[in-house]
Amino acid sequence: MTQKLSDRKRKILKAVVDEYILSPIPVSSSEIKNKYFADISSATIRVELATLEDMGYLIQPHTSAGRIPSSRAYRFYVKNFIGKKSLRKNEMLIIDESFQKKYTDIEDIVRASVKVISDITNYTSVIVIDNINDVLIKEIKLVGLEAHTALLIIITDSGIIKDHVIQLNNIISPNFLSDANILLNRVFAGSILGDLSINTIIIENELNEFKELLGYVVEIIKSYSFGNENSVFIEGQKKMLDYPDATLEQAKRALNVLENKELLADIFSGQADDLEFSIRVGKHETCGLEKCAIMTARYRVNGKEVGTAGVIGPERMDYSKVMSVLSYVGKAVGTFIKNEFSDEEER
Amino acid sequence: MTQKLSDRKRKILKAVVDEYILSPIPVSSSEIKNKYFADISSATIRVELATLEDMGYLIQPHTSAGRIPSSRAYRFYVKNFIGKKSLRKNEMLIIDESFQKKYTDIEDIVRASVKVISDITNYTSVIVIDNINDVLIKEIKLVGLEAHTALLIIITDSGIIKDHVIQLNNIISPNFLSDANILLNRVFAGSILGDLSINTIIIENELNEFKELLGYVVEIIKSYSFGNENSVFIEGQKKMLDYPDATLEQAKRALNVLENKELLADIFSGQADDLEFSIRVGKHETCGLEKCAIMTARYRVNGKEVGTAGVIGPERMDYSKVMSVLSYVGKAVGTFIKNEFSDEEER
DNA sequence: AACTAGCACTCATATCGCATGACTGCTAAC
DNA sequence: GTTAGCAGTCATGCGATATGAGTGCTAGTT
Repeated sequence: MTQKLSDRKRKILKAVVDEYILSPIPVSSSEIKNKYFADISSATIRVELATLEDMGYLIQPHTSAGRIPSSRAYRFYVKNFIGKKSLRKNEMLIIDESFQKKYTDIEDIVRASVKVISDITNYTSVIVIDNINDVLIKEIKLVGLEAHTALLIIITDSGIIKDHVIQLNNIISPNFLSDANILLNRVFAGSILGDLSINTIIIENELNEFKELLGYVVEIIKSYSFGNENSVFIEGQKKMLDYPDATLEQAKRALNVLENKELLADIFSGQADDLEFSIRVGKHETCGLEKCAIMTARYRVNGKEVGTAGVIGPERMDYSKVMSVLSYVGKAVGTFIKNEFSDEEER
Repeated sequence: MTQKLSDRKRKILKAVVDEYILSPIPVSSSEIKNKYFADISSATIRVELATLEDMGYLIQPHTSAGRIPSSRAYRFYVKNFIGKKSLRKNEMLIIDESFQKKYTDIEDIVRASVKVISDITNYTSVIVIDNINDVLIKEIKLVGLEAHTALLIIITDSGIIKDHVIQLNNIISPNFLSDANILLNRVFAGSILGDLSINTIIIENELNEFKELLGYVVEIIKSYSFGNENSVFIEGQKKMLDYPDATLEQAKRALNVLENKELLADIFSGQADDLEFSIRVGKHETCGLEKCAIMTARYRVNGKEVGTAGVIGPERMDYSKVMSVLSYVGKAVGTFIKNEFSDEEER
């Protein structure tokens, strides 16, 4: 069914997409002739365009208009023509600088990443942290703060540190603390966040004194292993409004999607499992992002994949640039983490 | 200059504003007659309207249109006619429920507040936490996590607990920790976040071993005492697009303002110092929120004022409802905190 | 002096027709 | 296979016209 495209057809298709990305007005045959094919006539190009339209790559908004690429054309384009292009020096500088600070928390790093990606690409950027089911709990600490208040600190193998203030009915005495710390580590240390059913059973057998505490801890750990909305980071929502073809209605719908973090998590996670990048153009009918392209890459911290970073933009987005930015930020985060969390020498 | 309004003028002005808030189309004399003044003729009302227009309270978009309220009219309206109105049962329920969970952190409480305010009012909601210059540091704890990683916990008098992961070059030994804890509390405990100049000097005199640590701590505390962007919480940005008169351009400008957290902090803080509520209509020329009204109330946690909560909406917003919501949420947060952080009996 | 009926006037909005011009598709010749 | 040339299509813009909502004003009434 899908025939191979001739070389000239490929060139013409690329020309249409390039032009349309440059400025989103339907591309005419003469425009293509002038800028790309001085040697053949516009009539010939028209014939080719007509075939490309028949094949589903191009769309004519109306009879006397030029052609615009279909989602299919973008997919072809993405598959065949794009690759990283090097960023401008000052762009690289900005990225580097945004990781210059001493970050203390993985959340801060993610926030910085999502922000810089959006800033440089000028598209809405999203990072979804995976359900961290396969993360190992290295250690748990309980620190007393006030009579009934304590801080629970969870340290995982990938350097992710999370803490929660909790309120207990018991008076939190030094004895209680030291017992609790021993107990917590006996129960949870070395286990994987994923399977809590076992732990839940264990609780039943423990002393009454610690039941409340253990209940909280299980609840907290659970909230990490299920996709909770804290694990979706967005930046630059309003850039969705900048697509020149956006009407207010569409914009509202798109922003609605962005507020639905569960949906976003669905869209972003489970992508690009083996590939470095995943690009989807169109085909988001289900979720209200009809005319969008989504480009994602795995997001690694400390060498470990922790989530998916990506960009939502118009189909006519600057794919190469986005790809480069995602790649460069990924590298910056990688080396940054290395310096922070481990003791290897600087490169 | 500003003459007292006759009773009938006040009634008519209120009618115009009420009608316009109900649905934003210019209000005609006959409409007012039908709904509010069965006993006088539309011609008479027209005369009154003309005077009100001369006085600057009303605007005629064009000759053959009805009148719409000016910012001045809204201000008059707000000053004279509004008060809390009781919320619907299910609205109160939603608010109560959103504070049902065991919150652990002041940030969580604020996030829940700003979200529920936006949800119920259907306007963009903002909470700005004050520069907490006058907060007392009750205690500081340093907990070792890994060889070079520690968690710094700051406990303040109002139950606000903040923590930060920090990386040190020193190996964090038990000895180092206990010395550091004593040192930190000697230097910082009991002092007010506001004046750090003294502390900065103190550092100079300390042992080399702790210089790095103390430097971080000062830096962290500083980041709280200056208005940092973490202290601005926003929810429901996209609701700005729902004002029926909003064009895409205006919407973009407004959303731009929302992304500028420093500006937002400026707009919101320093308001309503003694008043329970502050309402500003129009007069935001400087900041790109020309046609907006902003209503704010002091935001209290644990009885202590910690910031300002408010709503940004169209001039024709439902002032009474917003006022009620702010008030009700304030009460909910108050009682919630009471139960959580102190030991007084339930009411 | 306040009110009101009635009429003339204004002006935003909608609709229609028409001219324009940017492109295309097609045909016939190369 | 390519191309010149021409007829056909259709979005866009503009002006003219009709409509009607709503006012301001005047003159007469209470």
